[in-house]
Amino acid sequence: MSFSYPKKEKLKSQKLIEQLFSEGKSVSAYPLRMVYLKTEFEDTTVTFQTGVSVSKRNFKKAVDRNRIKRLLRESYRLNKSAYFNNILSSYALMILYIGKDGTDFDSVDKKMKELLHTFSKKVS
RNA sequence: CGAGUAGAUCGCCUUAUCGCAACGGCUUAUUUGUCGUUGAGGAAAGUCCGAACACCAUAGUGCAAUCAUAGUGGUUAACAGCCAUCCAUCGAGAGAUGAGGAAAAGUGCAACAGAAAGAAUGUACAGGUCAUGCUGUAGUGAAAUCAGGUAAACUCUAUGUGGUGCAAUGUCAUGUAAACUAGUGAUUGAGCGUGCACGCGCGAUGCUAGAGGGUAGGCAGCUAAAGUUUGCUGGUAACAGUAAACGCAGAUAAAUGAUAGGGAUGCCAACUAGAUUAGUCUUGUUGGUAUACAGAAUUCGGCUUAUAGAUUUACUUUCCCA
RNA sequence: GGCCUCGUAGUUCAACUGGAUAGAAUAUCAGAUUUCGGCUCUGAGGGUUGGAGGUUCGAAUCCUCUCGAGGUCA
Repeated sequence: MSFSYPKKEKLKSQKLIEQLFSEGKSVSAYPLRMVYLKTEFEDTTVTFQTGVSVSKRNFKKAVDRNRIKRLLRESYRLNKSAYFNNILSSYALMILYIGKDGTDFDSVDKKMKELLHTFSKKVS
């Protein structure tokens, strides 16, 4: 599994996202929180579809939101292969940033590892 | 030198590794792999004006309900923008600001104070008259008789204005309920076509309301445009004309990023060298610190607001020196 | 992305068509009443009318810019 994070691994279907939030379970490592749901994709080569989200309420400026979403995507991209190789079934994931203050890459990276670790333990 | 005024430009650079999006080529055979090119702004922001474009009848007539603009002239596709200029106010000045038409068409408004507030009158003193608020001053007030003030009060004048907005609109796919309840209606026409009336068109498996059911995916619209840069010509200028070169983002839970190093610039501190009577200024080294505001969403022209800091042009002015 | 609506004491609302100390209820504080507390009665404080400019003699009210909150559209 490479460090790539192409378009087909992004969670885009509005229907699936609604289903995810209504039926999914969650794990959290403050200020991060992940909602996950076991599901099947039409494209069988894909095992995970992941989206990221930052509340407009906590971050009013588009620049700040974009910045945090980029950090989340980057840390997910770098860390996913270390934790997901043992997971066989496919999941839809949504990673949320709950905090209200800005952050940097190091702390996000640290929390992301924590989050993915607890997730992989819980699922397997 | 200091203080200040009005503009213009820029607004971090670079290397390595790991990635993202679009397009094109090759490969495979419809899914990959690989190579190449390109990939945020001066405000992309606010959505305050003006357009393009699309649909609503090929958008017609009247009302002007509603609304916008407002010295004069020019500029533009258009504008409430821009340029020039007059006037008024502010500033010592360079300059700044101005919704700056009409109060001699009409209506309204003016608290408190004051005799009196647009209608009639009147206090004190002085002057004047045959006589009288007839005249001046005082007093109240923002305003006291002046063709008064107020039009960002109604209004009048001139000019302009149909509405809705790319979640427009077209098309493909998927799916459901032409079901249920209440009201209303049948050619003597309910209602619809996004202000009202007329007109025109549509119109019965209708229309209005209630409570519900289903889809919220793809493609086109979508980026070459009143284009950008430079030069020349005309014009005080905004701007116009012309020549050459360039080919410049298209995402959609929404690309343009992350990490590590090197450098640049500003500020602070220390040291060093130099200039000067001095305040202070300059050169170099080292360390620390900072590098703003902010992220395209149909596209343009403006306006407004946010913005660390740097560069630069023209000008004003105090003191001193020549 | 587009289009609308609303901002007044801590809270819920008033303030007529521009006129002067922006008012009421509730909450808060103090006093009275009570053995103490509640209820009740009396009094007090609390607002640069979201912010900044302009028009006017005078602005919560009219105009412009700005900040914040909410709604709606396929």
